[in-house]
Parts: sequence; structure tokens; C-alpha cells
Amino acid sequence: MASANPNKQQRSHSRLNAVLDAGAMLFATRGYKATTMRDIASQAGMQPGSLYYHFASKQELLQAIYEIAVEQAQSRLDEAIRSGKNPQAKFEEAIVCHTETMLDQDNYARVMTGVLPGDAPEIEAELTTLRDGYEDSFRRLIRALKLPPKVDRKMLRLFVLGAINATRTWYAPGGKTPRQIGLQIVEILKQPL
Amino acid sequence: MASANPNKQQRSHSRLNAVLDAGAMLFATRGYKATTMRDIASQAGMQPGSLYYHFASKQELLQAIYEIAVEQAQSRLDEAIRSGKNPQAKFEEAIVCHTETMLDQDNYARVMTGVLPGDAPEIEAELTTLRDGYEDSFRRLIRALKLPPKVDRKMLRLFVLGAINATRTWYAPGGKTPRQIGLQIVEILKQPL
DNA sequence: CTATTAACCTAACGTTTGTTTGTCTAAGAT
DNA sequence: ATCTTAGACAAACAAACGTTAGGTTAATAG
Repeated sequence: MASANPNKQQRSHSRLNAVLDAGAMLFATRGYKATTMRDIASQAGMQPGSLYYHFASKQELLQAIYEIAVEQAQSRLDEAIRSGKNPQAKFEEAIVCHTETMLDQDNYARVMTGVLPGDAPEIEAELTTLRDGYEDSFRRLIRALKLPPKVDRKMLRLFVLGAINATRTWYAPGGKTPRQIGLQIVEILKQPL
Repeated sequence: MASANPNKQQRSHSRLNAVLDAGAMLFATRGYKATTMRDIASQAGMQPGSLYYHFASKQELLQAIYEIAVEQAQSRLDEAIRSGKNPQAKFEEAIVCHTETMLDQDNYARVMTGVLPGDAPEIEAELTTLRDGYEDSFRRLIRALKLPPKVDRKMLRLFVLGAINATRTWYAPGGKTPRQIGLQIVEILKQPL
């Protein structure tokens, strides 16, 4: 009955991380359906069948990536929120942070916006729950905000997140930096039209 | 050498429109890759092979739908813009109109946001050109706007369109109407945060 | 009435898909 | 030195995919 070591000590030459990285990159840029297991295997430098040593199915691979993505994004966001000195500053920091996260090329978080809900029906509920957890931070931030009476808090959250998540469709490195883009969103929200 | 009638008079019992409607509906809700020709045929009430009497390929079907979509959206938008009495009012009318268009269930326009760029590589350029034409209306509207100096016009356009296009991911009939949602966007832009 | 053709259907083609199976290799444990 | 097993490979599977080919029907034109 084997080792007394409870750690799932992975061997040094395991390419699990290469698989996760490849999947995250391809799911984020091409979407779930448009990415094949062969694409992922090729990008990770291995054979298609080998992926199934690490994950039982394509959907499970997506779920694993999604969990890492939310975790990464969440910890980034928490730190940004801490740095804000009042509710309004916290909200602004969060906006800039989320924008940077979504435009960071080597980050998993773009999978959250690159995968259509319902592309993986069997795990759709889990993915939605994960994403909702992340968005809860924004819920709390906006609740603590002083706002004009005509502004609906739920709508504000959905519009801001929608605008930021859409940046991935037009962003191109070389122009404005992710940080500048995030700051512009804040600016547009602060200036009355 | 046939008829002197130059009209491409389509027969009354042709189900071309059923094909277009089915394709628009499925591409809009599931995306391009996730929609199969069999899905479309089934929804249109015919056999998969029959689709190829009307269109030479899946991509050509998408293109035809896309062209109708942009045309519909454009004519709606033009009318809304006409109804605004000054640049600011025109911009606001355009926001509400575009929101209603995107959330209209029986409209083709959702295909513009439901299909990922690059899903159909061979016609990607045409699709982008079509969409750019539509967005040009917003470019012109924003150019005519009096704005605070710190607000970048290009960013304002991308953020507003991004926020509106994202509504399709969370909108559910029964809650706020498309019109109310559009008006809330305007409200959030007008009120300083 | 006959010839034509628009608009489908039926049936299959070749390819790509996610996945499974069995084998090999090398690293760590005994 | 031997055993075990993590981690990969090579090859194939069945299903689903976009697409094609040929036959059928019914409306229209002459």
C-alpha cells in the first residue's frame, strides 16, 4: 500500500503544465469548439492520446484550466482591491486590474471570455459558478459605492465587465497598453457625457 | 436564352428564407463552429444535402446571413439617428437602437456578435468589412460629439459597443426590456461616477 | 401535352473529431 | 538488481462533420 507521502508528488519531467498552458492559450484565442485535442497535443509537444493520461475528456481539461484561470484572476484582483484606499478607488483599481488580466497574453483568465457558455454542456453549471464567484468581488465593490440615484448597480456591473471583456476582440499589442485601456474606462465612467 | 424577365423570381414554395432564418438563429445562439449543417437543415425542416442547392458551403451561408444582418441593423440605426435632434441625442438614440437590435430574438444582427472572428477564415475579411461599415456610423456620431478632453473617442466607441454586444450573454426575456437596458447605458454614461 | 427546371430528397463519400487500447520507457522504491 | 509505476507513444476506433452525387417531384413555359 505504497508511500506514506500524501503528496501527489508529480515527476519533474511531467508535461502536465505544458498541456494546461497549451489548452489555455488555444481555448482563449480560438474558443472551445474550434480547438481540437490534436491542436493542444501538438502545441504541448506530445501525442493526442497522451492527453488522456492527464484528463479524462476535453471538458475536464477545460474545467481544470478554468479553475486555474479563476484562481489566478481572483488573487490578482484581491491584491488590486486591497491597494485602493476607499470604495471608489478600490473600484477603479479593480477595473484596471481586470483589464490587464484579460489582455495578458500568458494568462489563463482569457479562457473565461473566450469560451462560450454552453459549449461544454456537461460542466456548464460548474463554469458558471466559478465565474460568478469572481464577479462577486465586483458586486461587493459596487454595492459599497456612492452612486447617482438613476444608476442601477447591477447594470453598472454588467456594462463595465462587458466592456472590459470585449477588449480582447480588438486589442492588439503595440498600441495602447492594457493599463492605459483600463484607465480610459475609468475616465469615461467619471466624466459626464 | 430564356426569359426576358431579369428578376430572379423565387418560387413561392422555396424555403430559402427558412434556411436563412434557421442559420441566423443557430449561429447567433450557439456560434458558428458549434452549429452543424444538420442542425440548420433540421431547424429549417429539410435534409442536410438540400442546403447545398442554396449555398455552396457553410461559409457562404454565413456570409449571406451576415450581409442581411448588417443591412437590417444599418437601416434600423439610420432611422434612429435621424430621430435625434442634436449630436448628443443622436448618439443616445443610436445606443438604445443598437441594444434593441442585439437583443431582438428574431433578428439576424446577433450573428455579428455570436460568430467569433476567424471562425470562418476564408471570408473573415468580408465579414470584418461589413461590420466595420456598420460601426462607421458610431464613429461619425462620436466625432460630432462635444466631449471632455480626457476622453478618447475611439475608446469610447469600443467600450460602448463592447458593453452593448456583451448584453447578449446575460440578457433574459422577462426582466428589463431591451429598451430599458439601452437607456440605462445612456444613463451611466451621463452620470459622473 | 411535353420539356424544362427550381427545389428538394436519399444516400453516401472522405475527413476530422474525441477517445480508447495496448505497448514502451525510464525513474524511483525496495 | 529487481519491481513498480508515472508518463508517454503509436495506432486505431466509432461517431460526427462538411460535402457530393444522383434521383424525384411539381410547377411553369412553349
